Amino acid sequence: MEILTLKKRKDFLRVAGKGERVITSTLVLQAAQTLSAPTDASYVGYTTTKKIGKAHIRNRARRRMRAAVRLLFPSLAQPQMSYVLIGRYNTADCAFSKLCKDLTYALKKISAQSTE
RNA sequence: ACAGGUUGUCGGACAGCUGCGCCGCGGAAAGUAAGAUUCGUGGGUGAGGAAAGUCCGGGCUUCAUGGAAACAAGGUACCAGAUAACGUCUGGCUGGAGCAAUCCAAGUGAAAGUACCACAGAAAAUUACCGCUUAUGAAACAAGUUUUGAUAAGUAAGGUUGAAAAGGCGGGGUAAGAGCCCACCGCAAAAGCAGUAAUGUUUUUGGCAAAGGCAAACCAUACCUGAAGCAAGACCAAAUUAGGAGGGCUUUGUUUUUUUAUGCAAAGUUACAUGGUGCGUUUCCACACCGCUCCAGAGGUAGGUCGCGAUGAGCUGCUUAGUGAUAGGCAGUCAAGAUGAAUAGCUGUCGCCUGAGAGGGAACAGAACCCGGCUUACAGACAACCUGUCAAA
RNA sequence: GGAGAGAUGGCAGAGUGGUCGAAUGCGGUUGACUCGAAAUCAAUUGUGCUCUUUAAUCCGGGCACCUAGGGUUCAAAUCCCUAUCUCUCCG
Repeated sequence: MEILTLKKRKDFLRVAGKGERVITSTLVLQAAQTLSAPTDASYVGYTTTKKIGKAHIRNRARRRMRAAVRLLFPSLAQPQMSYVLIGRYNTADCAFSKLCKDLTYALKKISAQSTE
């Protein structure tokens, strides 16, 4: 499955407003259905606010979320969905295995909710 | 050896697997308004000394027609030099800190003017309240080199207040006093000498009415500055809406029963002199543009390309000149270029710190057009030179 | 990325360099009114360190504090410089 990047502020607001939300200790996942996407693709966006640290900390948090997405999305994500990952204060320096575990849990919960 | 100072360098190293951006190379398909896109690769390359703060200075870009003058606004302020430029840097001067190496300083002008100096105090700026002194005439009795108060004059020694009260200290002098006079110190001016200069120094003179502070209060003097910023800006340009080879306006004629309105036809835009506009304001000179207005051409939104990194105040090494900042010469070299923004994940070995060991720790911090500085943050490591104390020779 | 503004008590918010720990309002505390409360009226009220006193407080005296650190000044919340944080605008 193909992973595309969300780039427009408009799209982020749509996902935040209409979508589902799962909060874990290391990240927040938001998701919303996107029928305009290709049938074998889904969108992913990353948000790291100034609250979690200075520029290099935000960069690091975003990179680790991107690495986790690359590892897990091909098996767990659903097509025609938009996902937004929001970094938290400990995203940059927690154990990577913990980050992956939280993301797996969040994705499974989202897919369970959307199939209901 | 210990303590300290200055300048400079570094900011863990190597390897493996999986992945990312850009560049190069090789292919694939499709044909767009424009840009595209996609696959592969034992290919190359991929954050900092501060990339940060945005406090200064430039390049670059756009706007402004060019020149001159004045004003406004803002900035800088010992002297000389360096530089593309600077509020930066270098060398020196003066003042201050330190035993010293060395470090620190917005360090022009209060003998042009204005304002302010609360409270206290006689007085906060052409000071006479108390005091001191002399003279005059009056009163008292102790009958004097007396005391008391009054008037006139002199005085800046003494007094209280305050952050600050008109050179300091000592001696002479005087009715009492006073740079009134003298010595020493401070200050100022002139001349000589040294220095490019700031300034230093020597001599002479002045008596200090050159009478307080404040210019990071206004201000004065000298010098400098057009404004905005890559979200600058240049180019390509869908879709949608509106319009479409012209329309509105003014005048005249004509049509319909009259006015309005509408249609049709024709003409017009005041006119070669004056006015307006031209990016802080005004003036002068020159120059350009405009001439009732709307629309089309065009402009330009989404989106894209360029700006954007291989020519630059570039980097590295050697060398020449200079006390130095720096400048010149020679040789080599091209080293991130993204745009919801590339450096990540996992693992091993070695080195450093800590710990008996297992283990734990490793700072400040992420390019966003680019350079020169300043400021701020920062675990630690190294080198060179210098100073002080102690020890040894 | 760029441009600008601000920071004062528990909260909001004034404040010419001088009698400023700092106006005013809200809030808190105490009292009055009431059977009790609300409303109203009156008074009072910053924090820290330190001294004195005390069994321990209260009261009283001194010093410091207007985001933080320097500087100018006799004197700074106010003027100048540096830093930190917050907010606004520019596609």
